[in-house]
Amino acid sequence: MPELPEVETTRRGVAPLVTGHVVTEMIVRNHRLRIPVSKSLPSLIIGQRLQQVQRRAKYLYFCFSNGTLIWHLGMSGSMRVNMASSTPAKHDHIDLVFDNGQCLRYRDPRRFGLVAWTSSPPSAHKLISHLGPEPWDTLFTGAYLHKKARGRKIAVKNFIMDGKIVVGVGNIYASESLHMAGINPRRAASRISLDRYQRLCGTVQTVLDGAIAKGGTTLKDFAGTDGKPGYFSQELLVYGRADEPCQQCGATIKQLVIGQRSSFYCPSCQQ
DNA sequence: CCGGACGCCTGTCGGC
DNA sequence: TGCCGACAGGCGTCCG
Repeated sequence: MPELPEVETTRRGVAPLVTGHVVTEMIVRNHRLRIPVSKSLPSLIIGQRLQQVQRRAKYLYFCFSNGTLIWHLGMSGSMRVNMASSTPAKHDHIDLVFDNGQCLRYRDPRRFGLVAWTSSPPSAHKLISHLGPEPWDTLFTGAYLHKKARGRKIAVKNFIMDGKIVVGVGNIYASESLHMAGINPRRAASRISLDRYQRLCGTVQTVLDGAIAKGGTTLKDFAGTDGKPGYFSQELLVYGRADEPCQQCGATIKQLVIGQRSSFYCPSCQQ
């Protein structure tokens, strides 16, 4: 489910309901996520006051005075906040209950998500330390992309989905930002000019900003913490639109597989 | 170092 | 209707 805009939508939904409150209970119904949930996690967190909910890449940080809970939603994870009473559904693996009666509930059918604890700065954690800049970081420029792409034969779509290059660009928004920048997704990363990388930088930001403003993209079942879908789905220009006319030029949008992932582009305006 | 394939899981959808 | 393969928003690892 979640790329950066969906994770940010989740953060914005969760944060105001639980920030500043003390964890009174932590229930782990299924420990078997991508990384097994540590059995000692509840004892570290219960009694601690949640200071902030932050985001880095597609990770959420739940910041306590004694450490940070690093939480990734994987492919199918989502969070809802409700008053602690409703009976958990099938894939509701974790509850965090707070002293204001709110229950943060994590659902993840495919269990590609993970929860990890660190008492060091999270940026030093193994999951985080190798990650590239955020898309809005001043480091993330056309010149930066151009330099990183030197000598690389990888398709540009895979290149911008590589978290070591820039974080947060997943399969949907990679197709979208390349379309908006007029770049063919299969083009070798090293064969794209500085000019076009500058343009791509901007479209990555524009697409992600737009998606965050709409509460993310719902393809099948993503919902914000209020249960409402993300409305950016309606604004997708190429993703999921194979055989439809391109809204820019009228040519037929094509679907192909790049790096084992579905990709969508307009063969006429993306060269 | 690089690029590509694969695996982790479950659910859903389309074709036969 | 039922079965079976393909595919789905991520990402770490392994192999050539």
